[in-house]
Amino acid sequence: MLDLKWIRENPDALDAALARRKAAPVSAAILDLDKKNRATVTELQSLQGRRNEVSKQIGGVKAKGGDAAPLMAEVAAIKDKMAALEAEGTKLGEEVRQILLTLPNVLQADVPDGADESGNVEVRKWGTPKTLDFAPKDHADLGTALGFMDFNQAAVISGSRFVVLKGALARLERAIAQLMLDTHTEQNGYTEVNPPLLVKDEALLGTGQLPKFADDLFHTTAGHWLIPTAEVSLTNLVAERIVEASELPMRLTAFTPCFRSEAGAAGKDTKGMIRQHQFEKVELVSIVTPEESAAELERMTACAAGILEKLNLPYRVMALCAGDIGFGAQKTYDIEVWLPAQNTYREISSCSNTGEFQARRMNARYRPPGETKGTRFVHTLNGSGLAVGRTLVAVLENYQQADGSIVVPDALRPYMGGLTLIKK
RNA sequence: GGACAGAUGGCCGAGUGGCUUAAGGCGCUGGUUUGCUAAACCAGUGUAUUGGGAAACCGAUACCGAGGGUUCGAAUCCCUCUCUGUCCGCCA
Repeated sequence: MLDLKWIRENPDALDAALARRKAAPVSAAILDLDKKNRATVTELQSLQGRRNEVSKQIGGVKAKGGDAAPLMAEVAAIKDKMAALEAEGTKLGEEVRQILLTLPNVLQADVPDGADESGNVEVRKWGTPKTLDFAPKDHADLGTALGFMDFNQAAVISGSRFVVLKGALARLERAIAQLMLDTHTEQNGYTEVNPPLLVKDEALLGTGQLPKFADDLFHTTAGHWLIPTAEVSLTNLVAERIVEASELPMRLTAFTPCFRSEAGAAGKDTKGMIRQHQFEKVELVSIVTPEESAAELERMTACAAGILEKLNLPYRVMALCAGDIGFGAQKTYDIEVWLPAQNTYREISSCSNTGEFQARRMNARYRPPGETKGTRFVHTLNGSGLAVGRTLVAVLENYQQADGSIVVPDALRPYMGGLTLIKK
């Protein structure tokens, strides 16, 4: 959520920021509502002041046994006016809030311009794709042929965009998650968390999925939402809290299933495990001071990329352009891993700095040391470290042999009971 | 799911209709004293909105879990809800 005061002082900057995301200007509409709201509030407050004053006088008059009727008549008249103003003020304030909740974050100045994915800029590249002396198969064909990946029976059980992993591939997925968690907790300073997967409206409002993106989420009959990413649960760990400066930076990681309706993705990535309703992900979340957030984004991206380096999987880091960047982010790096069967790089992680955007929505603050009064909003960052399902895809495709067997990457062997080759 | 008890500032905690401008304590900040530290003492210290001011600042309003209601006036009385604790039931 953006700061209303900032909008008041910088309406043109808001509209310019929206234009970068190809969104229509709204500052005039907000400022108009805000102006009416403030006039209403001012009038209401002066009436409340008068009411309080007269009520006190009534107390005094009655205590002395005098006649308070004229004073009481005045208060009655004030109350009539107040009711109308209060309703008006509530309505206007809510209208302003609803608009604010739907405004995307303001992009950082160094975010490249661009309308869509094609405008993203490569920041760096690591590793060299192996040249295979045979035609690479995609992960779905490999896994199915091995007998450890079953899309057909998954469809019987759950419909499209689900998969059943069995045997060595089920274990491989677990091994990948283990490697990620161990690396982030033992080497990168993150604290492992096992958070709720079902959350309330407020949690999703806080991270920004609601109110705009309800269609992308699953909702239960009891009123809960299934998390589309552990970012929701982890970031809300500081919701409605004032954290001590000594607790920052707070680095959290979680291995969880994620649930997405993929409502707008009909026809996209229909084959294989790339886009599923349910997938596993190791998430990274950092809660930091405003001064630290820019450097933390670089650090987090490096932590995520480090997993691919351990697995010796070629990747590139892309700075997302204005048209491709998510709703709540100020700046985002995507990490894309090399997939031989698609002969291209595909997203496997997305690391974003949201600045105070989420913190403002969830009222997450900290007390800066040395300042006796006042609190400041924390900055929040999130990133995949990494998408486990897609990492499995990358391992299968990059480590495949001509006979369809899969060499287990060195880094995963300790987690696979020493297994070195996955074959039928 | 049932019964009972709770929810007050950063934290603890008092407060049963107007002397509340939310007592007191802890913490924090500044000061005094002082070889240093500590202690003691003094002072200050919530959030949001809004008005005035160039600013330091000054004023107003709201906020005692949330939302309604009663009343001239509500932290305090009433209703609904949420959450927490204890016990019971059910349960992986």
